[in-house]
Amino acid sequence: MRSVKLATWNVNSLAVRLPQLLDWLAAHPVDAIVLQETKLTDDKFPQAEIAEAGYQAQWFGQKTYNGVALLSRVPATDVVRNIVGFADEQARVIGGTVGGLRVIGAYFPNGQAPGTDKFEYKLSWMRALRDWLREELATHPQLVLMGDFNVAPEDRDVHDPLAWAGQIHCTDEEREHFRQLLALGLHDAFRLFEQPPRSWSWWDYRNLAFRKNQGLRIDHILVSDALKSRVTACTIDKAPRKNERPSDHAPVIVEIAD
DNA sequence: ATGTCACCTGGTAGGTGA
Repeated sequence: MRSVKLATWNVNSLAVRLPQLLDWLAAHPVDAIVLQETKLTDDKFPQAEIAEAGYQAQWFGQKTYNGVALLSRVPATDVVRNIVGFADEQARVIGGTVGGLRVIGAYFPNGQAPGTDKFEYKLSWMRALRDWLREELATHPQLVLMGDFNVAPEDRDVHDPLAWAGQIHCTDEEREHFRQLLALGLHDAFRLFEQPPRSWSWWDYRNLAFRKNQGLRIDHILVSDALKSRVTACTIDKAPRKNERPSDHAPVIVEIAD
């Protein structure tokens, strides 16, 4: 039985990280990967290098910040950019249908700190995402939502829950909005399996956080009800975080049986 | 330890965002 492998990776500048991405794809020839924080305008997207690596690409970027992409072995169809029905200046979502799966890649707003305008934008954005995904699920029951959610869903996703209590990524409001996504009929693929304790997907560049394994699990892969029973594995690949000049995020991979 | 990294503007540093 063949399986499909999908991945998500916040690369924190595709211009800087392109060689690492190509190395990673050579070692992990996934069927599709979504990228966040490409930080490239669309005219600068490295399509030729990615095509050379054997991937079709759809991309949606802007200057300096944000920017997302969907790379796949077979072309994505019915491609969508950003949340339908939500006016957004920022390039944060790209989705498409890949081999019968609806694949949505998302870069959730950081939110800066509770009480700020950016925090309110984050919550509004998450509400709009939920409302739009409800419609997407109705037409595409086999759906995967993955990306940098900028939310640590539970205390076990936080290296120091006491220090992070009420802080950005860990507030009750963000966690409630995350649960609202699950309530659509989505499942955190990572938690469908036994996992090593203290598993994170992001480590701050500061404070020697990676060496001390002080991180958060904020990059997620959610699978729909229709896919749940077919998921055979979900892992975080810490290896690229050990690279010279790494992204601060690690890729997350899911395997889905046919 | 607000200890790093990436990107911008407008310079040979400072501001913003993460």
